[in-house]
Amino acid sequence: MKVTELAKRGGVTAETVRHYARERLLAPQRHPDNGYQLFSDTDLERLRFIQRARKLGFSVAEIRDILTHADQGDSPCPLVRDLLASRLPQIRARIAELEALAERMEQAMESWQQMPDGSPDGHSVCRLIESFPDATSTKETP
Amino acid sequence: MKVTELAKRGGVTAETVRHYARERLLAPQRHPDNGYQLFSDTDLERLRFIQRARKLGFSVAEIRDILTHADQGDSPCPLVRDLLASRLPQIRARIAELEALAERMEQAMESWQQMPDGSPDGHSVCRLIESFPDATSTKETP
DNA sequence: CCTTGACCTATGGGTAACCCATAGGTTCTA
DNA sequence: TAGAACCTATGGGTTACCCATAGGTCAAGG
Repeated sequence: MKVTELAKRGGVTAETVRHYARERLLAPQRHPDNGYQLFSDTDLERLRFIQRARKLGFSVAEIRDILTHADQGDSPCPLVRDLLASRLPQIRARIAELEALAERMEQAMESWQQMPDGSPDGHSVCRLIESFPDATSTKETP
Repeated sequence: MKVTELAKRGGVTAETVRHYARERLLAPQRHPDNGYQLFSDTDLERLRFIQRARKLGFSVAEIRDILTHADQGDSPCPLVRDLLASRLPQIRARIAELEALAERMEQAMESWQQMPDGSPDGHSVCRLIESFPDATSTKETP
């Protein structure tokens, strides 16, 4: 099957399939005449595997490692366990970061309720924002 | 003052200062002889404003809009309120997404406790991952 | 005076996982 | 046989920076 058909069967876009092929998560054959990528049913299984792994938080690079292990006959399972165990606390930390951010946002909106919309002068851009504590602490990447 | 001094006073890296200048959040003068960027105390205030805004979850592009408004004498405050109000539910959604991810990860690790590390055969890459429900639902971007 | 180290500049590439546009070739269907 | 729907490779965009490079500038000490 060609790109679009695999994509439909796997429930992803054709671009995603091409992306995985470029990243060597999928290694389709090539039609000798026209260079089209030809995928097998095994590739469809592989794509579904990738989906599950993505849903568990694995990155594309990690999934490539997992698949490479498996393709060489090594069990990827210890790697999988390790990756998940080390990723989970990172996710928890990210959640805590975002919760702190949401907290700050809510506090801001609340305390802004009774503040007027000032006009900027030479020293102030927006008193709403300036009413907040300065940085020198945590970092954000929303 | 030059890049490094402003960076130190603002508690950011010199690269960050240059980044903000490139993105026109800061508009330093140029030394006519050597082309060095020269920042004033007002730029330092501006940098601190940027820090506060970042900490409230505003993107660099949004902060540029806010500052542009203020530079033109318009009050950026209504914009600021709107941005924050529309961003907050997105952050909440993101948190929910990550919590669902963490949940899946924990469920996986738990149910994997008593599973062995199988070797890959032609149909299975890693039964740990394959023991999980297939996608066709939410998306992740950890 | 000259060297050294700390600074400055602009440019371009990297990050993650795709999405989109382009230009041009191919296949299917009416 | 034309047009639709597909395919290819390439390159640029997303976010907020970080880093490397090559080359110019400056202050201080010997």
